[in-house]
Amino acid sequence: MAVTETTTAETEGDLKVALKALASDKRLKILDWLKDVKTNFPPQEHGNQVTEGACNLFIVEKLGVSQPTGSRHLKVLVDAGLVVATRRKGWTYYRRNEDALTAVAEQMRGI
Amino acid sequence: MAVTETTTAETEGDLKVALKALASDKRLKILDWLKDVKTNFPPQEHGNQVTEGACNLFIVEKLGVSQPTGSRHLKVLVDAGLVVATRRKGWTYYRRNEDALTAVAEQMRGI
DNA sequence: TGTCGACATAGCGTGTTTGCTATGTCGACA
DNA sequence: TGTCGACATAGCAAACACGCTATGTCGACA
Repeated sequence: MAVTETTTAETEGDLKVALKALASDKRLKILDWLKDVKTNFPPQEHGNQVTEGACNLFIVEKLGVSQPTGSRHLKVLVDAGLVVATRRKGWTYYRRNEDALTAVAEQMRGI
Repeated sequence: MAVTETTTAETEGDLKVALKALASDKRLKILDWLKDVKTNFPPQEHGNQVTEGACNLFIVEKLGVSQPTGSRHLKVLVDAGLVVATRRKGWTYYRRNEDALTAVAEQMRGI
């Protein structure tokens, strides 16, 4: 099948890393869009929008940047553990890591 | 008397600005130290540690950086509205802006 | 095997951050 | 008025972030 899921940081990761990943307009937008993939992105014939997330190309297009730039923003989020990448067939899907995001929000209460 | 309080951003400020200010080991440390000025810093004969906060020099020394570098880190926090600076006599005191910090934490819950 | 579509990586120019030293400002006090 | 202590600002170099174009990789399909 060749399905690969990528998550670098743990749920209770380094707060600084998460904050650096979040301190960007475009990455905040991506996270917001991923809250509701179905309404924020065109339909995908290939991957399940709900379980797997949004296709890389759609995110890049909506961001209004070049494909490599968009991919790098997504990589920052993945490396921080805030987003999960699912690679299948030719496409890569991205979805929110809700556990990590709520963990960060929880840590922020003790800031 | 010549007492000046400085707060640039509002309580419900730009989340990105707050996150950028927070995405730094040293600034996170400062905020943590300011939670308990009395135990984290030497006694001050001049300013009230509880109501006014910690003296600039003590923070700089504890940070282990030069005085201008420390001052700039503090300025970033002040500009983001997360810390309040009180200038009196020759000294400048810094204390946490709890309202702003809890506001940021609250916003993070909707991230 | 060859090509094509979807990303990922490399490399580069530019702007921002972070450290420093040097210097300016400003109130207190001799 | 002059000096000193406590910051703030200016200016500079190194490191990092972010945009792009060019190119590599890799699975699907002819």
